[in-house]
Amino acid sequence: MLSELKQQLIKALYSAGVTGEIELVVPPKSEMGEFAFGCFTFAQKNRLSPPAVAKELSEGLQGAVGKIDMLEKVEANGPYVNFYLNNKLLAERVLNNIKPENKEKNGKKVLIEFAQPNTHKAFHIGHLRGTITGESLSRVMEAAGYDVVRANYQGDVGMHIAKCLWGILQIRNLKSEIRKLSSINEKIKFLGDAYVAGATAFESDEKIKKEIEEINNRIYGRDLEIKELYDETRAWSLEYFDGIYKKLDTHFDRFFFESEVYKRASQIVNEFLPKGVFAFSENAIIYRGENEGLHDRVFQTGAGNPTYEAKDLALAELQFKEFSPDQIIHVVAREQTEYFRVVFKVLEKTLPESLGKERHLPYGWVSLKSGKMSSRTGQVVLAESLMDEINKKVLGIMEKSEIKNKEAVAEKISLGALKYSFLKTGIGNDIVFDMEESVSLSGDSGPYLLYIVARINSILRKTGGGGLLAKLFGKTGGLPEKVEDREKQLLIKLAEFDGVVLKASEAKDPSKIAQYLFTLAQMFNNFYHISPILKADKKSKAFRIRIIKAVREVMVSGLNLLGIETVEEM
RNA sequence: GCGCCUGUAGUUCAAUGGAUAGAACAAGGGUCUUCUAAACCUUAAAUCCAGGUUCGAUUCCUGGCAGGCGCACCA
Repeated sequence: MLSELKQQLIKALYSAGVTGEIELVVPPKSEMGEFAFGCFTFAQKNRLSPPAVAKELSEGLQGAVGKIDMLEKVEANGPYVNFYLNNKLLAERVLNNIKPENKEKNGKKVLIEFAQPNTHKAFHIGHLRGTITGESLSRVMEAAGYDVVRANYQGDVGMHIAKCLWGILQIRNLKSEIRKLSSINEKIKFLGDAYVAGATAFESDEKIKKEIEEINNRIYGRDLEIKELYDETRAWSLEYFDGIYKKLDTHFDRFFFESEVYKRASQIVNEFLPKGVFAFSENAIIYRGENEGLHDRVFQTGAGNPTYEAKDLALAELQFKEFSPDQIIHVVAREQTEYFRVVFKVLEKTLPESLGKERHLPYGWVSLKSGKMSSRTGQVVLAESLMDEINKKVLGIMEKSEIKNKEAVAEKISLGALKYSFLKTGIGNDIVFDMEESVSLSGDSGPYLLYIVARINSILRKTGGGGLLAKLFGKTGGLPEKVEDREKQLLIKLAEFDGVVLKASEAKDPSKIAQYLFTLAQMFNNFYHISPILKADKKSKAFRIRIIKAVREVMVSGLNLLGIETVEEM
C-alpha cells in the first residue's frame, strides 16, 4: 500500500530535476526516515558530489511537504535525501488499508508441477521439501493473481519398479506373505525392502540384471502375468502418497503418470527421428546435445523403451493440450538442471508452442549430516518418521500445557515447524539436514511465528476482542496523541506485506515470505514486551489493539502462503 | 577430464553495486506476584585467497583453492 506514496515521491524527485531511473530505498535506521534516495548515480552523471546534490534536492523538495500525503519532512543526510512520514497519518492509512486477501486475477495461467514421487519407492525428505515448496509456491502465485494448476507427475513405470518387483518375486509363499501385510506402512516397508534387494542385486549380478531388465520389458509390454502384482503394489504406493499429501494439507488438480505418456513418448521419438532431431547411437536413440553446447542424452533405450526424457516430451504435450498454460514450472531438485536444459531444447523442436514457457525451478539438495541419502541403499529419512519425530519433540514441550485438543494442536505446530524449516532457506540453497537441529522449535522457527498469533489471540480474549473499544472509539480506533517509534516501525512493516508477496512471486521463492514474517514477529515481540496493552490508557489501548489485530491478520495470511495453519492457543 | 552450482561468525542462514555486513542456534551474563519465558534484553564472534572493473564490491569479471551436483541406454 506504500507503493502509491513511493510513486509520488519519485515524481517529486523528477520535478526537482533528477533524471534517469529512480529507486527509493528503506534506510537502515529509523532516525533516517522512512524512505531515501541515494544520489550517487545522478550526481556522477552531472559530475557533482552526491552530498551536494542531496542538499540541493532536499531544498527543492520542501514544497512537496504538505502536498504529498503523509510526507512530513525532507532532509539531506550525506549523499541521501531522506523522507520522513507523519506518524499519525501513517498509522491511520495503514490500519485502514490492511487487506492481505486482496487478490485480483492477472489472467495468466501457470501449471506448477511438484512432488513427483515414484511409486514403489520411499517418500523421503527430498520429496518433502519439493512438495512443501511446490504447495507454498502455488499459494504465492495465486496470491499474486495467477490461475494455478497444481500438477503431480508420478513415476509408475521404469527400472526402479522392475527392481522392486524382482525383489518381491524372490519371496517364497508370496501370496501368504502379502496377506500378512495389514497396514499401509507395513506394505510400504515391504516395497522398500524389495527395492533395496533388487537394486543391490542389479549392480552385483549380471544374470539378475538381465532378469530385471526382462521384468521391465514386461511392465512396458503390459504383460498380464506381472500386471496383477504391478497393479496391487502400485495402488499401495498411491494410497501411501495420498495419506502424505493429506497430512501436508496439499492437493493436486491433476495427477499425471508415466504410464499414461510412455506410448506417446515412443511415437514422438520415432516421428522426429527421421526429421533429424534424434540419432541412433549404439542401438539407442539419442539427442546430440553436444552440438549445441549441452550434452547427449538417451531418449530410447537399446531395448526399445522410452526413457524419462522421452516421456517428458509426451508429458509436455499433454499438459499444454489439457491446460494451455502460459507457463509450466517444474519444481524439481537442482541436480536435474542440466537434464532439463536438454529436454527443453528438444521440446522446442517437437513442441514449438512450449518455447519460452517451460521452466525448471530448482530447489536445493537435501543431504544428511550423517551421510549421503540414497533410496537404493535404504539410507533415507522418510517423511513420516521425520514428522513423528518432530511431533514427539513438540509434545515434550507441551507436557505441562493444559490447553484443549492438545494432540491436534501439537500436530499443527509440528507441521508448521517442518514446513517453515524447509521454506525459510532460499529455494535454491542446499540444506544439510540434521534430525536434531534442523527442525527448530525456537528462534527463527515455525512455532515462533505461531506463538505470535496465539499471544495476540490471548490478549484479545482478555479484552473482549476489542469490540467494546471499537464501539467506544468508532472505526478509527481513536489514535493516541503520540504514535511511538516502534509502533510506526511495526506499521510500516505491515504495509510492506503486499510488496513482499509480489517479490516472492517474481522470484518464485517462498523464503521471501518466511523472512518477512520472521522480522515482523521479532518486531511484534519487541513491541509486546515494551508496550503494555491491557494496562494502557484508553486511547493507546484501542490503538494498540488495532495494531495487534493487523499483525495477526498479516501473520495468518502470510503463514497461509507458506501452507502453515495457525493455532488459537499453544 | 568436461560442464553447472556454491564458498559470509563455531554451526545454519540473510544482505536490487551503496549509510555501521543482519539474524537464528550454540557459548557467557541478565529478565516471570504484571497481556503465554516456544518469549525478551545483553556480551563475544564472519565476507576462502589473489588480481581487476567502479566514487563505492559480500554482490560484477579473471585466475587460484575448497566443496556439491551432473555428464548414455536409471528416474
